[in-house]
Amino acid sequence: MKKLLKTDKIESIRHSLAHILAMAVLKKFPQAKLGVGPVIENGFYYDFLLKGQGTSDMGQGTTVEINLKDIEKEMRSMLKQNLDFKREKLTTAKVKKIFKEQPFKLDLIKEFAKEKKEITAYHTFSDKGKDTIDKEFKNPVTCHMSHVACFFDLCRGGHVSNTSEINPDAFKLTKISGAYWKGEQKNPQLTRIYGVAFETKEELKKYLWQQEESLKRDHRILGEKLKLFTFAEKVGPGLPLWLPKGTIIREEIENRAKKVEKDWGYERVATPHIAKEELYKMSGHIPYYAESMFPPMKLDDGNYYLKAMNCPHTHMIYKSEPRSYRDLPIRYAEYGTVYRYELSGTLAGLLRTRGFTQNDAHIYCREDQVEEEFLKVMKLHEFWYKNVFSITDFYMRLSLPTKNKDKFANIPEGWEKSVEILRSTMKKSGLPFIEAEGEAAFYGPKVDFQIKSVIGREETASTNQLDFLATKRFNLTYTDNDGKEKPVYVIHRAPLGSHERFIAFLIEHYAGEFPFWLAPVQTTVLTVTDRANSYAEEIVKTLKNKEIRVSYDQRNETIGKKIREAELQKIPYIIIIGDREMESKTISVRQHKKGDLGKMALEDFLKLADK
RNA sequence: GCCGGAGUAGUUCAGUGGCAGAACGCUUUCUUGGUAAGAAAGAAGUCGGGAGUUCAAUUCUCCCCUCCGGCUCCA
Repeated sequence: MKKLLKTDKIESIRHSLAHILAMAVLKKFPQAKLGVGPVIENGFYYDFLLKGQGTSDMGQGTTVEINLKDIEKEMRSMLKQNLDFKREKLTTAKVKKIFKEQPFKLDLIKEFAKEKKEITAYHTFSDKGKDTIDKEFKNPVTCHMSHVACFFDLCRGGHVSNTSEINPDAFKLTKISGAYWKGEQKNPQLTRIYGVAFETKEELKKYLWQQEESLKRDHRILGEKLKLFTFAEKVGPGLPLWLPKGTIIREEIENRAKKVEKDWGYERVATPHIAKEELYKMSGHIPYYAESMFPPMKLDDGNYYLKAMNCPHTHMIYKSEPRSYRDLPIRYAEYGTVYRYELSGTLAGLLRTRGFTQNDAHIYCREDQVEEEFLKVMKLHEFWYKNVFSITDFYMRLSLPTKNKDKFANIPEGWEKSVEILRSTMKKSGLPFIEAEGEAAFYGPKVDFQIKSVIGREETASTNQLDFLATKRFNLTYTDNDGKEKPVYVIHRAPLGSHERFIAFLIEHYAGEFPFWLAPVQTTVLTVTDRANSYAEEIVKTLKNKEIRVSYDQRNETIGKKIREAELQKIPYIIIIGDREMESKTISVRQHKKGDLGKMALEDFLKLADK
């Protein structure tokens, strides 16, 4: 799906650079045997068997670094020669001759021949070399020795027509790693050289900055440093424990959500964490979803499951009384905790857990209300991301069921109708969207909201579905104005996804520097000497009365050390109290990362913090 | 779940077939200081868990658990 967002041009650039990389490596290591060189996310790689690289390169470090830079330099000089890329269809016999000294290429050729695939190759050459092509391609390795750039590679294609289309300052070789030929351990190990490439130098710079930043911002590391959450082996993998500071963030978000949902016409409900097997049989989760649920608890009156989703419970609330067309739409919101038995290897910090709390809601409406309701849901997402969290980079992904048909409930009419409604609503919303196949939930197509942080991490923040299956399975109906019972439409929505994933995203998005309203500790009062203690305590008390989350550091440490620690904790404002403040009845304020704001009256600080 | 890597003090990490190490943090004492680390002393470990080899295992072998990277999957 990510592919859909990329232009073909950048793919061509990356692919072409892989070839140029092979050329450069061949020039440095004429004996190198070539593997394959595909395009990957953000760049490309190429595999080589580099003979003559002695056994002494055990300590990679510097040698490798220098090599990459050298190869990069070589690549740049090749790019500047304005080399042409030309596609050629070749017979098996001919390619075999060209690649007679390239065992891996011969292996591929054999494979293609077996599959009766057409063999195409790309020829890279300079004007100067045009006349010598026939002579030179007898051995693509040696043609570099003649100072005429010329290179043949088996390739399906997708190349620039000339290297002048590639910005020589917009790519970088990033790392070297080992990789087995065709990914199989029994095969020889090759050296894989990775590179990243973009259309412009600015994009490359941004990417490199994001890489560097993402290491520093990893929510697992910041989560520990800022004491937000933890895991305990005895509790179990994928089951986060929220520490007091992390809990503040959870609750601030939840309180905000309660208010927003109230404003947008939702009512809140609450449901238990378990339910009988019958409920999940009714919903259809047992056949489709059982392997992702924790195994059942066997009790006297049957099996009980930990809930993996909130919908069936909420549907029971809808069914608790007969509904009239006048009641609709009904919007039930809930922060519901669910448990899913995810594969152990997929668990990752807070991004993927086995227990998480969703910002869930279900909207029950009439057919004539569906579009408007879904549109509102989309607008609600926009409001949260843009207005509340300053996440400006997001898009919707319409997930359709094509592959794996058996994974989806088989009601074709319902699917088609839902897809149509969703598609037209997405267009009306004016928000960016793409379509992806094979990602739908079993009970209907869904609209995922993909959000991107400032460091480029993309996550599915929210999944929204139009559910036509629940209506049938649970017999969710209302009495229309003609006195007849009609099916309702159910919309599932969760703009903030789960607390776990969303907060993981926010930690990285904000680099742990939360906006004032979310900061677990909003300000801290530091004393310079203990003569200031009683005045400092007064300040702390006042701040607490104003509902500001304040900590107080009166330890016997130097002011420099206290400031350092508060800065490392990324506390938005630091208040410093010493003799001078005591005399002038003021406070000294220091803003995180900005530094000293000077002395001010406490009231002025309150105004500042209120913004 | 699969493939690969790792697990030693609260944290980050050295290290060894023969008494377990550093830095930071923590505790105590001295120091009362002005915008990112004042000084000294002290406490702190089932060397992830279990089995095996050995006179002796944190170190070697096997099994399990957890974490990390990837596959896959998703909120």
